[in-house]
Amino acid sequence: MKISESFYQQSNVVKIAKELLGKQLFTNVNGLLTAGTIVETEAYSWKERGCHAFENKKTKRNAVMFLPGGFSYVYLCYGIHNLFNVVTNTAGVGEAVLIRALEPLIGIDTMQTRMNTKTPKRITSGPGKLTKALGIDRTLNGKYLLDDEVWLEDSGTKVGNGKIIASKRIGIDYAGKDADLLWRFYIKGNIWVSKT
DNA sequence: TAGAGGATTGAT
DNA sequence: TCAATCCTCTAC
Repeated sequence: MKISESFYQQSNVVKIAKELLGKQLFTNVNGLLTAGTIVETEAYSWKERGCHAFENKKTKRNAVMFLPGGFSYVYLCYGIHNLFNVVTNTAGVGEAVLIRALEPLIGIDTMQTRMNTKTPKRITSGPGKLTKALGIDRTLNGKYLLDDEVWLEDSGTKVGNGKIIASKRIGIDYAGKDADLLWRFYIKGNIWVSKT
């Protein structure tokens, strides 16, 4: 069952990041269906420096972060990697959750082909890798997550609080003290979590 | 309009 | 430890 708009439009982005663990991310790109269970996320809010929408500053790149919750935000990082985010909160508030790692579920053959590898090992264990495996690029920026190109589903199984680890976010040292926020969440012991 | 730098990755 | 690689933002 697809996750409803009301889930994405909650005002607490950190809570949403935590609750997205165990949910499933689907894409249907070029007629190929792929999906994976979310095992690692990070929260980003306009209130802190790590966020592209810091101080609610709107630019051409981050414009979709100011749409109401329930849209995708895909951007290019380091000139090489597409990173996939879920926009949250209400219109005009720049908040989003970065999906950092998945456990492959559907279309593993397709993912292996896209990653040019013969084994499913670690094909989705990192934010730049899972987008490639699922065929996500910037043409999927600003898509409505209740449509049929990219969407999230609730599997019904809940990840217990005792299985969720909170830690510092990765790669935002430039954010000063905001880099110390424990806004990265992952499932304890899961082998698909990105290594750092 | 030029220049700097980034929510990463994989190879050395 | 470092290069790949290009878009975005800022400053001039």
